[in-house]
Amino acid sequence: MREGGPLPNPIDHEVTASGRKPELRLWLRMLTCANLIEAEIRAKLREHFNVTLPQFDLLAQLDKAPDGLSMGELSRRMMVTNGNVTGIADRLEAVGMVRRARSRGDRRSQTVTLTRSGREACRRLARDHEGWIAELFAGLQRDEMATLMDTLAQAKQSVRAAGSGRNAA
Amino acid sequence: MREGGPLPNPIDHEVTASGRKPELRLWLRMLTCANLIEAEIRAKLREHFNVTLPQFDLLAQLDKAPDGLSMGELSRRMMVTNGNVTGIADRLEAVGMVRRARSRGDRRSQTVTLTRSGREACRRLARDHEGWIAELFAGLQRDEMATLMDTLAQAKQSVRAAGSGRNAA
DNA sequence: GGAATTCGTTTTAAGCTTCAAACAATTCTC
DNA sequence: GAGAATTGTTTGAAGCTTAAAACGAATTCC
Repeated sequence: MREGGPLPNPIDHEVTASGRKPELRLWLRMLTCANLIEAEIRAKLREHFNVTLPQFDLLAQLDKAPDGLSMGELSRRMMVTNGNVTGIADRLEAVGMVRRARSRGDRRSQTVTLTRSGREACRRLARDHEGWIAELFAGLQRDEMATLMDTLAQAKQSVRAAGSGRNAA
Repeated sequence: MREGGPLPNPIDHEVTASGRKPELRLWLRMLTCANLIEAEIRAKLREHFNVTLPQFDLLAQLDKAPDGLSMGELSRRMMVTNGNVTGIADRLEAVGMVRRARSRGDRRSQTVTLTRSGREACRRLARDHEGWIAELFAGLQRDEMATLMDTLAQAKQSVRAAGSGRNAA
């Protein structure tokens, strides 16, 4: 499993972006911030559970759906392509965390469900994950978090309005 | 070139995250926002220039360094592993946008430089890229952008303080 | 000056990601 | 009800990403 892990001695993109449009600097700052968090979480997931972030995402989706989900539904909820889900599910099935079965009613469709061990792992995973995130944001004041929440919502709205409709949903 | 492109009919992670710690919801919102922008930019880069985001990143780094950069220096500036840069540079070299040459003074080191066509492409790329970002954030007020800039800085600082030192730089 | 170490880069194995093509089952149309 | 269109999933090709191992050149240490 080579995916996620320590990054080498980084230099912020954004420090090299002076004298540019403020929008660009904002984007680089947001990207750096998100990447920093993501790298941290990936590393911890790997270290503590030997699971990748996409795999965790799939497990978490299933944990919220007691009756399992079809491949297509997983793909939509995870916001990735069908083919992508096929691979992630393959690997989770190989280690016995999920099960695939032909759906009754529509024989094209596969229904994916958590195995017992998959569900247990997922619960521990989710608990620790939530804790890690809380630690990472521990330096933020309550009101700073609220402000960030609001402005990010504005930003998201702006992006969706300007975007190509790909993600207008 | 299969990398980046339209995502299928997404459902926000965060809408499914109610009743959770605010930190988690904040993280999911930031992630969704960043992914939305990234997908948009990737798609446009592919569509208009047939270039991937990592490739653009490498080109942009070189454009800021008139005398070229070593592979290791590129790796640090792009915040990715050495092996990763090898592959990206290979592909850019294959299409004639960059050149690699053994460094004088240290025969272990390769110095990567933009070709003329690479530099021209990069300039157009950077111009359009900046415009796309500006469009995506067009729905934000000036003060909202400033607020976001500040709170993201706080967040970044918090993450770095809490993080594993991997990215303490 | 030769051995050990460090440094810069590439290679390898495994995984993620996309798009497009292939396939199979279902639904629609006449 | 047979052919056409649609839908659910997998497969294939290309690219990105990491960690770890392999290499070769440079430096350090007797």
